[in-house]
Amino acid sequence: MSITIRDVAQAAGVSTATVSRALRGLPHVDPETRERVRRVAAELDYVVSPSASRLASGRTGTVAVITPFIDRWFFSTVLSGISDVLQESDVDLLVYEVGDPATSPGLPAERRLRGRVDGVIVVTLPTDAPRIADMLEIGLPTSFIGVRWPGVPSVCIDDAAAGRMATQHLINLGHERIGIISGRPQASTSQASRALGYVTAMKGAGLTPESSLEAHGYFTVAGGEAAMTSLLSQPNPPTAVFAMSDDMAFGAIRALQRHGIRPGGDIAIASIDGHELSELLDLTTVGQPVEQMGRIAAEALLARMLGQDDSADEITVPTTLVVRGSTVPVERTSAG
Amino acid sequence: MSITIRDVAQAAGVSTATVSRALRGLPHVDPETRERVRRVAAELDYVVSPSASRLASGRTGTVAVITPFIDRWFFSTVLSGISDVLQESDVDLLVYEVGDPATSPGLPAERRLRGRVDGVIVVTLPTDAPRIADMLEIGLPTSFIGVRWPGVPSVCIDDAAAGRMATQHLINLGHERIGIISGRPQASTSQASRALGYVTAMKGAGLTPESSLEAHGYFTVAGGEAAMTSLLSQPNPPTAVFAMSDDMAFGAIRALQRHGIRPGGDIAIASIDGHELSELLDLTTVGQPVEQMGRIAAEALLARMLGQDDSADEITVPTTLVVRGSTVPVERTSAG
DNA sequence: TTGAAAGCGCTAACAC
DNA sequence: GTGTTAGCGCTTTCAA
Repeated sequence: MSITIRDVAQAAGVSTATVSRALRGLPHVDPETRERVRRVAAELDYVVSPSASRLASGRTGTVAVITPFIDRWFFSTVLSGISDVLQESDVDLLVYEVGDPATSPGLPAERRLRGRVDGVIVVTLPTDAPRIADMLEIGLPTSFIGVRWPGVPSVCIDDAAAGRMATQHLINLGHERIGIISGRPQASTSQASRALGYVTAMKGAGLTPESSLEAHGYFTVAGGEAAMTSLLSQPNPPTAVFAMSDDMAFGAIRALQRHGIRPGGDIAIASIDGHELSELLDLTTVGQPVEQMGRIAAEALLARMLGQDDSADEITVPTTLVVRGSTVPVERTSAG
Repeated sequence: MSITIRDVAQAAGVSTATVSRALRGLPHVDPETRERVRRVAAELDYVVSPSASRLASGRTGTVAVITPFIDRWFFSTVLSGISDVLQESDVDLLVYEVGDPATSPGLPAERRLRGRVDGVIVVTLPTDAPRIADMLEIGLPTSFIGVRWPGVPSVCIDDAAAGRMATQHLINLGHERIGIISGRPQASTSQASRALGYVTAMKGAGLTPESSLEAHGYFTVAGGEAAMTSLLSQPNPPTAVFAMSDDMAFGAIRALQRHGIRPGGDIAIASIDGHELSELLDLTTVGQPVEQMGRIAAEALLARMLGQDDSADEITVPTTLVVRGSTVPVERTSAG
């Protein structure tokens, strides 16, 4: 039925080994021969059988990305960065969406990965020791985004610094009752670090991070809205809020709108992400270079796969505070 | 090094053929034998080699999704729906991000796909005849989202109806100068249909769709903002605008904000999508069931791959107008 | 119900 | 520089 390497070999008057070498650009092939083989292959519209090639070589030319979600800004943006880099190297991208680690049964992936890919990129699964250990046990080159793990290259932001930056910004504006919208009750490392940053900034300013000032937003818009609503319902609500993600901040803004409160003017909001739509909502946020993070992780993985690089670099990418209308000096508040 | 089917066969005291049959749940295997084989395989932690299995069987257990983007709401949401369905059937998901068809060189995929996947889902590439024809020439089961093609199953919304619905809503509110923010100068079928819906509604109301009322937003937030800005700069700007996508409507809202114009109160905006954040921005939009579309396309493809279904159904999923603050009756405008 | 054996199409030693 | 050949690990007739 379909053209095989033998057809090409025959038509070009050489052996299959030569065809293989010629087409893959390996050395020790006469330039003329190579050219002829290429021409013949093109004429016959020959395409190597990936299955056969994989079986014989043991390489798959494929990378798996394991991610909790595909359809959320952070994750789809990371994916896009990864995809770019892999495409440049002609490596296929296999996506495993494993769901919220807090609620989903577990990675379906570990056993699947064996023999299926040459490398793995894991995107921000909270440090869930047994699962990640399983994953690494397969012995595949691996690269993490958003989680640190000893011996594994990773790319993260400095979560503590980001949390501190956002909180400090609110403090600098004169706020003293600063609430925090965090993710889940049982925090991932990244979430814990952001919380730490908040606490550090508060204490550094002589402020007390009361537990009544914290609400959980589960990293969703709806969760953020609920969290803000709950903060507002308190006897003595905060005058400013640090949200751990833009999505939750969006929800918080929504809650404020519903209560007829102006973000910035009445209650200040700052968060972390640099979501595509944060500008639109005039949200002050600590931006992280998300697509970049995907690119870096993919590049690190490719280097490892080629054996060029065995270092397990823990890369930290920079974040930048982008000040917008959701944080306005307290002085101006009274005018509003 | 790693466990092969032979190790299992030996340990279970049967032939490799029996192991293969037993593990794949094929008939004609003694229940006891099957059980024993399963147990032994589990004990040895045996995993079939996908490459070998593919080479021998000719099946890959993999589906490719070809999409212009990963990191935009519509596409990531579709992907997520597809991923759900494939995962349930234990089929791998290969993602090819091919970029904006208007600017990218072309599908890098056609030749890649051969032998690599058992089926393909193509997401809204504009009807670009040669490319799609190439794609179909490979003879792989294929399923389209957002494009119709003779002989190929597809899932779409009724774009014309959606455009009409949004425009009619604006007309019903009393608007007469209704602008349109479309995508690109050279329209895809889907875009053309939305435009047609707009024109139909306008003419049906005895209104004239002037060309000065149209601006291109290229389906991006920034593009939408530029388009709205250009509409506003006209001597006689529209009092309402139909945007072909939520992202462009977001941009348009941004433009209004910058000009101190209140969306809804001063200039009404309606669009198509049902973006996750449209509620947040109080945007009236014709919602499409995007994740659902992905699910349906994936299910149709799987059915085809199993040969259960050879029909090339052209499925149309329903849309729903969601009215929000960005369209407020003209009567109330004067009060604002 | 089970086994033997012939490939699937390619790669990688090794020999020439 | 090129050819020969032995697998890679599985699936699938065909016989038994």
